[in-house]
Amino acid sequence: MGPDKIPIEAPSDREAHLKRATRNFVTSEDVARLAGVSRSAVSRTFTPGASVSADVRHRVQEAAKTLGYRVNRLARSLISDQSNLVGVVGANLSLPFMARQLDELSRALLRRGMQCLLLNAAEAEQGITPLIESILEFRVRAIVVMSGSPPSSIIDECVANGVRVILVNRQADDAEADTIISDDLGGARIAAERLLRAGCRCIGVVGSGARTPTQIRRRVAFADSIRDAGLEPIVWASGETTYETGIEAAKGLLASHDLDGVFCVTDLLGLGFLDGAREAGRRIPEDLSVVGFDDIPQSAWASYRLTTVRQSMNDLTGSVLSAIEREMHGKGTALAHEILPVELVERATVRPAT
Amino acid sequence: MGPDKIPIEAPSDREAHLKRATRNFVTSEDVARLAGVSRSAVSRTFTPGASVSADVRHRVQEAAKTLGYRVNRLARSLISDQSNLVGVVGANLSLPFMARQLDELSRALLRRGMQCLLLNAAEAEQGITPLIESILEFRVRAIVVMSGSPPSSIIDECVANGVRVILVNRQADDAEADTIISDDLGGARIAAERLLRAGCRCIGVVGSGARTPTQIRRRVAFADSIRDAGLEPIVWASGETTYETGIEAAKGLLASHDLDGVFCVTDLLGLGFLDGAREAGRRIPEDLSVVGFDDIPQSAWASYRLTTVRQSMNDLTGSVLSAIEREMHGKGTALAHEILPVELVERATVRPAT
DNA sequence: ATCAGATTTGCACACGTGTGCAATGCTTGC
DNA sequence: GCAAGCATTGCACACGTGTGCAAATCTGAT
Repeated sequence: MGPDKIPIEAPSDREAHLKRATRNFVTSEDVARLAGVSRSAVSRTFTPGASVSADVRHRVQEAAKTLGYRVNRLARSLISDQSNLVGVVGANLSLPFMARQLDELSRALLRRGMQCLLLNAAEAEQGITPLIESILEFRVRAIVVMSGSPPSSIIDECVANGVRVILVNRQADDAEADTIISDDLGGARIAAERLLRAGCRCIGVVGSGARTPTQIRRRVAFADSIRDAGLEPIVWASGETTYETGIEAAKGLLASHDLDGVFCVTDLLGLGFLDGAREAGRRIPEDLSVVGFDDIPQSAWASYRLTTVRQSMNDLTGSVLSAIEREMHGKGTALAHEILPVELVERATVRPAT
Repeated sequence: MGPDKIPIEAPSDREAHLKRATRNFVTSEDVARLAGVSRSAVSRTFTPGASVSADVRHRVQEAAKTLGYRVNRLARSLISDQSNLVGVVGANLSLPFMARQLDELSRALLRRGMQCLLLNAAEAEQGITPLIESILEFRVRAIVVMSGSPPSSIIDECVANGVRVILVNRQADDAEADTIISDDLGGARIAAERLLRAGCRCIGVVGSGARTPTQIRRRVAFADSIRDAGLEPIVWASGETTYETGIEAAKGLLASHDLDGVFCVTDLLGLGFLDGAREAGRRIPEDLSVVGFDDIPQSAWASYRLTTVRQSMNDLTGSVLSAIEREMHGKGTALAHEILPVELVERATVRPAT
């Protein structure tokens, strides 16, 4: 402001002062100056496989340590156009299954030298499109969606920009996204078979009011299996996907029906159902057999010992990671459409097979 | 690159081809060309409060939509030196308390327009210093540490670079970090008083083998309170901080001592202890009273109904956020040292006061 | 029609880094 | 001693964006 009559040094001085005031990060230029080399040498020192003499490398590292230099990844990504960021979209992070999923994923990403940009979709009233857009602004390497259902338009935009979209237990029919889902249909069938083998004749299925593909697949597949056996299942499907809903389902269902077998599409619902059923005076598994889905840690606790269908967490994160690491080859890149196997974990909430 | 004899168009052609090959992101230059304006106009259109005519703004927005333009935050942060990233360090993300903490924090950050860079400290054998260093490379606005104990040297480096470090339920005595901890001492005292009021005379305290400040504070403060009442507490302190350790503690402790009151420094330990105690034939709360700490969701479940000391999650994330948003003023910036109040949640695992 | 003032626009530089290219220095073999 | 070859180094440009400054355009009042 008014640089007209100020002596030459002033602006640079002013600049220097400004720098001290707002900009405190050490740059490679600072390091270069202290080490008495060019900026290129500094850059090369921190670039694996670049050509630097041992002497220079040493001096640079020394100077860097003295000054506390950290390479600016923003600038580096800007030029190499390859940030090692991975965007992760998830909601209900405190629910045991989601929490474990995120724990494993974030750990695996770090192990592979990637960073995890976490976006909580809990308050995304207008869908997760805005979230994905904001992730895109970071030029991420890939986006993992564990919650919500992205419209295929935004997925196409990601793909057009060379960003893989990986849907975990989600579905987007004709979009160019990798999808990795556990075998809901198979799992539901296994649960039905187990209950039938236990001799159950009056069977219910408990879901929440959520209309997620996972919920629907499990519910429908189970109901179909029961009908195949000539029985008509009693369905509960309202409320949130929580422990409390499980309790309500038990109270509601058991008041009007004398069920002897129930499949809860989620362990959390299952645990609530167990508590609700006990409160209603049912003995488990003598009066009533219960099967869950997911195998969250709490299902193994002594007060529950819930028989359930397990999703292999290892397989899941493994598949996600290999999808991320697969290279993109333009639009027609091969997409993964994996369906991961599940297995029944026998505990104590289902009568032995007759 | 030999611009001497090559016709003018050639380089730009070659460049264009290169762009198509490796670089698929749309830039502001592309938008400007399509809209028939300068690149500055594009930049200003996406900068709130900048001076652009309605006409230009409209044309730019139209072009941006057609091309699918997203501003490159890396480049933006590079110049403004203000990324809205916040680094979060945490381990054991699947443990209920940590999961809830992360859920709330990530949600709050997003609501304030900040992004969450999540680093899982689970596999940080050599401490979390390397993690913090790598966060620093992203020029984050602040770092929230929920796990591990950063040496003060790295904290000082963060502060020197204008990056706030916020320790949640952690401690770093003389370092320049904001620390936000819940009132472990007060909570432990409340737990002790409650057990004493219930008439307990043979009292135990259960912790894990972890040497975290939180664990130690709670254990010591509780033991001191018990001793003040003229009793000598029985201490258990080994294993990981899990449900299973709680069971083992119950089996180990109850085999040799006839306890009538126990304080578990973590709800997870407490729930395990309850199941272990029941298995050992103790009736709760008739024979044995149990108090936990944290108030995780599972503590309210019907099979447990654990009386516990609650940390207010709202207060916690609120304090973290206000610390992040407080401006940095060089080295001598005022630091927060908050101790958040706790409260006893009465459920069903402690005998009524006599 | 003219001119002052306000608004809009484009130029050019800055941010911190990676890297091709040419120049420099060093080694080696004769 | 000299030339050839090779490792090392510095220069300069590129990445995509924000913004001060001056030029250009528009507005409105005389």
